[in-house]
Amino acid sequence: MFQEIERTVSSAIEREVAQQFGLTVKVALEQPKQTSFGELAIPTAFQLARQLRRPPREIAQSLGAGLAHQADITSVEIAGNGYINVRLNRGRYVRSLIETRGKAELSGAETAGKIIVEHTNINPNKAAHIGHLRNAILGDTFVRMLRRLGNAVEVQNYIDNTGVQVADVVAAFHYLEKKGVDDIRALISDANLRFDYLCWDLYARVSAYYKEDPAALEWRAETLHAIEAGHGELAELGKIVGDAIVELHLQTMYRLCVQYDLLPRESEILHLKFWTTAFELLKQRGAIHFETQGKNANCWVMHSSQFRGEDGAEEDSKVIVRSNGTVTYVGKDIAYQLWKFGLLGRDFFYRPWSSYPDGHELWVTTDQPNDGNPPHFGGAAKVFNVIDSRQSYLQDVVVAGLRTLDFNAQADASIHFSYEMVALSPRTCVELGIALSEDDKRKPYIEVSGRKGLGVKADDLIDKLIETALAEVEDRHPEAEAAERQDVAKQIAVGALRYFMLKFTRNSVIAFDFHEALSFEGETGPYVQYAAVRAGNILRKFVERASCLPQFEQVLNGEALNRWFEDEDLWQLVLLASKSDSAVARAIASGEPAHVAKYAFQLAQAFNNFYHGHQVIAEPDEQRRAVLLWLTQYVREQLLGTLSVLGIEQPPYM
RNA sequence: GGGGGCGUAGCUCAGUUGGAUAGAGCAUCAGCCUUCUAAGCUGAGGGUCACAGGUUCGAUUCCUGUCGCCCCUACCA
Repeated sequence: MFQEIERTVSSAIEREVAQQFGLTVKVALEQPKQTSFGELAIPTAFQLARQLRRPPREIAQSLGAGLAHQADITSVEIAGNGYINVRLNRGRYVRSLIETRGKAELSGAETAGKIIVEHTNINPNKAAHIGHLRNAILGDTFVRMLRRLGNAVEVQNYIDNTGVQVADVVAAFHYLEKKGVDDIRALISDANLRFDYLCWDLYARVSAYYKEDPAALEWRAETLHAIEAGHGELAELGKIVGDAIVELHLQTMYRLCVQYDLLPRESEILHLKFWTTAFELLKQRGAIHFETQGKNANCWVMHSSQFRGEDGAEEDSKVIVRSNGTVTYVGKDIAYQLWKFGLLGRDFFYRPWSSYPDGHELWVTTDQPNDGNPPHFGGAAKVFNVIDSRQSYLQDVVVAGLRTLDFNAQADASIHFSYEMVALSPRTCVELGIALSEDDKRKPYIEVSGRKGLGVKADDLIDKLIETALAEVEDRHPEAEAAERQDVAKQIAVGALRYFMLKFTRNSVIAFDFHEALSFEGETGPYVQYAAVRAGNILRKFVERASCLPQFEQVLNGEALNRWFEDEDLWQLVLLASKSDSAVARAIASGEPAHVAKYAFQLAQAFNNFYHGHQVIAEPDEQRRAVLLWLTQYVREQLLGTLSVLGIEQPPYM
C-alpha cells in the first residue's frame, strides 16, 4: 500500500519536473526526519537547484503545487530550505488497508526469469559451525525476501564432495585409523555417537599430523586422485562420508527452517565431464595457460591480469589445474557457474534426495539417468552466490572466466553475496576453555579454524539456546505439556538465533558471544515474537468473551477512520505496519537482510508501546474499540508476515 | 609490497543512492505488575561520527592524505 502511494507521488513529481522544466529526473522519496513533518519528503528541489540556478525553495513551491489535488494527499508543505513534505489522507489510507486485507500485495518481481541463490555450501567433512549458520541464515532469508516480492527462486546447496577437505578426512580414516567401508558404515549408523562430531575431531587430528609429518601429505594426493577417478576403496569411503555428513548438515539446517531445492555435487561436475567441457572452452579462448616454468610449472593457470586488472603480477596467477592433473575448486566452480546460466550445453541427471515434512522435495544431482520427474534446474537469469568475503578473490576468478568466454551479461548477473566471518569473542573463548595468548586477549575477536578444531558447533549452539529458552518457558507455563513446551522453546531458540545472525549488516564481522546470542531481551527475535504473541492474546481473549470480531469493513468508514487516526500514535503505528513490503523491497535493493530484521524490531517496539498505552478489550466506546481491534489484528498480520520473511515462527504463547 | 574492508555512546551495532535536532540494544541509575502475560514499558546520563584537508547551499556519508585494526594475496576453500 505504502509503495503504491510512493510510486504515485514520485511519478507525479517526475511529470511536474518534465512539464515545468523540461528535465527528466528520477525522484527518490525520503521519510521525513520528524513524524510531524508528514509521511513523505521530496528532496528533488535540491537536486534541481544547481541545474536550474534557482533557489530550491522556489522550485519546491512550484513542484508542490502540482501535487495538491491528489485524493490521497491532504496537504503539501514546503519546509526547510526546499523540502516538499506530503501528508496523506489518513482515513482514505486506512480504509484501503481494510479493504485490501487478505489480497496478496506483490510489488512485482525484481528480476524477469529465475534467480538462483546458492548458499550453505559446507564441506561435507565435519560438523557445521556458527560461521556456516550465518551463511545459511543469510542465504535463506534473502531467498524468502526475493520470493515475498514474487521472484522465482531456486535454492542450491553446492556439495564439494571431491575436494581436499573431504579427502583429508577420508585419508584420516584410511591411513590413520585403518578403517574400511564397513567400519565407517557402523560408525554412521551408531546412534550413540555423532558422526559429524567425530569427523570434526578427526579432521583436526589429521591436519595436525600433516604439520608434524609433511610426507603424509601424499595421503591427500592419493585420496584426491582416487575420489576424482571414482574407483577403489578410497573413492567409496569418500562417497559414504560425504553423503552421511550432507544428511547431517541438512538436518541441522532444517532445525532452523532452512530448506533447499537442489544439491548439485562436485562429483557429477567431474563425472559428467562438465569440467572437461569447461576446460576445453577455457583453453580455446585462451582464458588459461599451461605454465612450463616458475613456481606454477606444469599447472594450468589463469593470469591475474584477467581478474585483477593490468598491473596484476605474474606470481598472483591462480592455479586452475594442479601439476598432478587434479582440478582446483575454482575450476569446477567455473563449470558450475556456466551450468547455472545454461551456458555449458550439458545437464545433470537428478534423483530425489528426500522430502521435507511439508512435502517439498529435495533433489540431488547424479551421473546416471533415474526414474522420477525432476523440475527444470539451472538456466537462471541471475545468480547470487552466498559466500564469505574471504573468498572474493576466487569469486573474481570465476566471473573473469565467464567474461573471457564472452559471457559478459552473465558475468554481470553473477553476484557475490558476500558477508564477513563469524569469529569468537575473547570472553567466549575463555568460556570454551580455549587457551589464549596475551596478544589474543587484546584482540576484538578470534578467528575460528576447522583445521584446529577451534569453533562452536551449530548443533551445540542450537541445543544450548533451546535449553535456555526451555527454562524460561517452564518458569512461565508450568501447566503446559512437556512436548508443547519443548516446541515453544525450540521456536524461541530459532527466533533468537536467526535474528542474531541477521541483525548485523553483511560486512560486519560478528564477534560471537554466548551472552549476547543467548539473550532474549531487547533487540532480539524473541522480542519480536513476544509482540506478535501479545497481539494474538488480545484477539483471542476478545473472541473468547465476545464470540467474534467486529465486521471492520462495515463498522469503520473513511470518515470515522479519519477521526480516530488523528491520534498520532495510532496513525504512526498503522503507517509503520503498512510498510512491510516496502521494507523488504528496500532491503533487497541494498542487499541487506538486516534491514528487514531492523524493521521487524521497530514494528514490534511500536506495538509494545501501543500495548501499554491502550486498553483494547476494556475500551468502552464501541467504534474506538473496533479501531483498536482492527489495528491489533493488522499489526499482528504484518508482524507475522515479516517474521516469516525472516524465517522465524510465532509460538502459541511465551 | 598489492587488493579489499573497517574506525559512530562504556560495550555491540544501525544510520535509506550527500539533507532537517546523529539513533537502537546492552550495561548503569531512577520509576512502573490487582489490568489484553514485566521475554514488557517510562525516564536519566552518556558523542570532537579516528585525525587533517578538499569538493558545495549543505559531509557521519563523496575525494585525498595520515594513524590504527582486520581479511585476502595456496597446486585449501
